[in-house]
Amino acid sequence: MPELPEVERAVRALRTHIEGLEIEAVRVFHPALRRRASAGALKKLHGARVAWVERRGKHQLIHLEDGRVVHVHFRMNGDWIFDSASEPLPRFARAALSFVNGSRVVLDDSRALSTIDIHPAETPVALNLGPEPLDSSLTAEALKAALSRRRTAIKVALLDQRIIAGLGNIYASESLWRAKIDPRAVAATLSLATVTRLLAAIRAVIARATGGRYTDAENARLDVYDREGKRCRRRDGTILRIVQGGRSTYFCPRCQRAGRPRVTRALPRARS
DNA sequence: GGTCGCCTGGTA
DNA sequence: TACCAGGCGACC
Repeated sequence: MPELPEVERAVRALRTHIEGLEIEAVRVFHPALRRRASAGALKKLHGARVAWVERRGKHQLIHLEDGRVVHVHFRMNGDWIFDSASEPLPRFARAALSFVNGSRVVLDDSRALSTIDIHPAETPVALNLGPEPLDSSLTAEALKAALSRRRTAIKVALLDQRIIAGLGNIYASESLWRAKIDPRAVAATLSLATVTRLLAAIRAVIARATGGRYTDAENARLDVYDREGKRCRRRDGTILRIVQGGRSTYFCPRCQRAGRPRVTRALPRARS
């Protein structure tokens, strides 16, 4: 269930459940995962102890005391289920980490797109991520500079983890709605004032959702995502759905006007 | 820059 | 039966 807030929630749960525990075994059940993590590398995890768990963007890094890192990405549908080794595996179990105290963490992922990689010690995990949205080093000026090199639509740029780490398809739409920016606006053309508003909106959206899931109505009421054809919550407009970069974008054309691309009127076709 | 494939399920 | 899905890397 992964965007930054959902991954943060998953990481917090991991910390409370497995930090300090000794690994009994790590098993992978899905062929796509077997292709990434060799049987040998998995076997060698036996006896290792979990030192700490880190989130970077939507990535989860389980640091072991010996320096190795179990690197997990949920992609679209992944989530953790915490149970014990004596229970039957959940229906969509793709991998499981079991510990010597009998507890177990199951990677539950109906679509099986999640990834697990084992990194050897001494080799830093290179993720090529931009700043976290809540990082104080991320100023509007810095964000504008990062966007200034992109001729792509702002919505697509927001999904580029090298610009901001952690935003996904839902909260990108939500942030643009909140900042009243047209998702089709060319990233490089946004003014500093507009980018300032955008950054504040991103932070508000992330902060509102953190600790919960978008499906938790309490934590993350969505203003535009998946509301095609419904009335805009802000004013008298109808939410549209368009496709950008192969993904759905939802927006209100009446109130999201900042950066709207100018429509150049086509010249009348000359008769020949 | 845009499109496709990875996988498999839920839903209209 | 079709389409859609919170991600991302490979490809043109």
